[in-house]
Parts: sequence; structure tokens; C-alpha cells
Amino acid sequence: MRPEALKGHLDALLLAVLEAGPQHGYAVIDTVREGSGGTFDLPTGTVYPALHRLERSGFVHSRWDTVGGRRRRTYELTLAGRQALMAERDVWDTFSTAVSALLARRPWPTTS
Amino acid sequence: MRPEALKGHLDALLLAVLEAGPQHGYAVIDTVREGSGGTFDLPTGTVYPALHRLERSGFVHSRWDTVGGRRRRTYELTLAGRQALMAERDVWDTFSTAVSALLARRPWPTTS
DNA sequence: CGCCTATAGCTAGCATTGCTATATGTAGCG
DNA sequence: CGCTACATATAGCAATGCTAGCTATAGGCG
Repeated sequence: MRPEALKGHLDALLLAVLEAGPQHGYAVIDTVREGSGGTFDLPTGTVYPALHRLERSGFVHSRWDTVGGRRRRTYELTLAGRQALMAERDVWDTFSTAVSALLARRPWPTTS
Repeated sequence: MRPEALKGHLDALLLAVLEAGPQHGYAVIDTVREGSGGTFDLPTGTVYPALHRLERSGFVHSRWDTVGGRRRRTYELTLAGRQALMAERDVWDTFSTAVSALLARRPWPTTS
């Protein structure tokens, strides 16, 4: 998978993952990998900055936990985050429909 | 439509449009707009550099025409371009399938 | 104990890429 | 003559995901 393919859609994925319940960053990476059937194996350098961005935007809220001596930062969707996710789903639908339509074009039925 | 949504998929769209036959840049813009049902109305500052990029990559070949006193640069897919398009279609399929799967996740059927 | 792996987090800097803004020039209409 | 549509072009911006590198704990193995 070409890395830049994700550009502009990462936030939607992260919000969708967190919609299922609060998770910490490392777990988010696992969930994305499994939920995408292995297609997306996001590096930490992608996910952590993205989560920080989402928090700055007010879409998620974080708190520190300590589990088994390890520090964890658990992220949870805010109300604004849920609304943003709804908007992102709409964007994705129109976007993917349009791209699929264009990619489905074929030479022969030129109809011109 | 958030502008950056297209990032990483523009080349695929342009190649797909040119697959139907050679076109010049301005016409490509029209074809994309109509083929996407109005979703993508690409600015010239997006399309012309992208076409140049595709030519540098060897995916399209251009020639100058003059039609009605106006200079036109007509782009045509190369063999490499056709192959790249096939690859792009595969990328798009895996990509969109994975994103749709993740966005379809819902809180309740947590199954955990 | 020392080493490695898995877990868990962080950041600086890079490269790519699409967009905005601006520019040039022709054809045709009122 | 001025306006609009057609047609191409580029400089510079902003955003964003990735690479690479770093810190730190827990636990297994030799």
C-alpha cells in the first residue's frame, strides 16, 4: 500500500476505531491493522501525532492510566468527535463513490 | 469536499480519464467533473502540474496541437501508463475496501 | 546479570502533493 | 473595447503521513 494513499482519511479511521470505546494509541494501531484485514499497519510516528492533532481539535480527550507498571494514554471520543465522525463518513461516501465511478470508466462505451 | 481528500489518488483519476482516449488538460478537468457527478471540480493549478508529473514518470505522452488558433497540449496514455492504471485500480480496491470496513465499525456489536 | 523482544510513548525533519493566486494569450460576443 | 470562455503555466503555501531515532518498563532466556 502506497503510504500517501491514506492522506486525508486517517482521522476518520482513528475516530471510527475510538467510537467502539476508549483505547490507547498502541491498541489503536492493533485495531486498525485487524479491522482493515492487515491493509493498514500504521507506524507509531503516524498515529501518535494524529491523536494529538485530534485532541487539539477537540475530537478526542485523553487521560493517563498505569497498567502493569506501564504508562498508557487512553483516548476517548468527545461529542464533537462523534459529530466529526458522522461528517467523515459522509465525506468518505461521496468521495469513494466518485473515485469508483471514474476508475470504472472504460475506453469502448465512449458513447460520444 | 475537503480538498486534501484527493491526495494520493489524483494520478489514478487522470490516468483513468485518459484511458478513454487522448485529451488536453482543460478537457480532462471537464471529464473529471462530469464523470464524478460534480464531486471533483479540479483547479487548473492541480491538473497541469499533475499531468507534467505523469509525463515525467513516463505514464503519459504529450504533443502540441493547434485548434482554432488556440494552443493545446494533448496527453495520451503510454503503455507504462496503462499498466500503472491497472495497478492503481488494485490499490484503490484494497484501500477503499479497508477504509469502508473500518468506518462501518459500530460500538454495539463489540463481540468482546 | 545481560540481552532481546514486546509493549508504550514521543518528536524532529523530510517529501509529497494538492491548492491558491497570479500570469499570459487567443477567440468571440455585445 | 471590454468581458467571458478557452487554454496553459508556475511560484509558494499548508497539510499530512512517514522515516528515523529516542526513552522506558516488563518479562523471558542463556
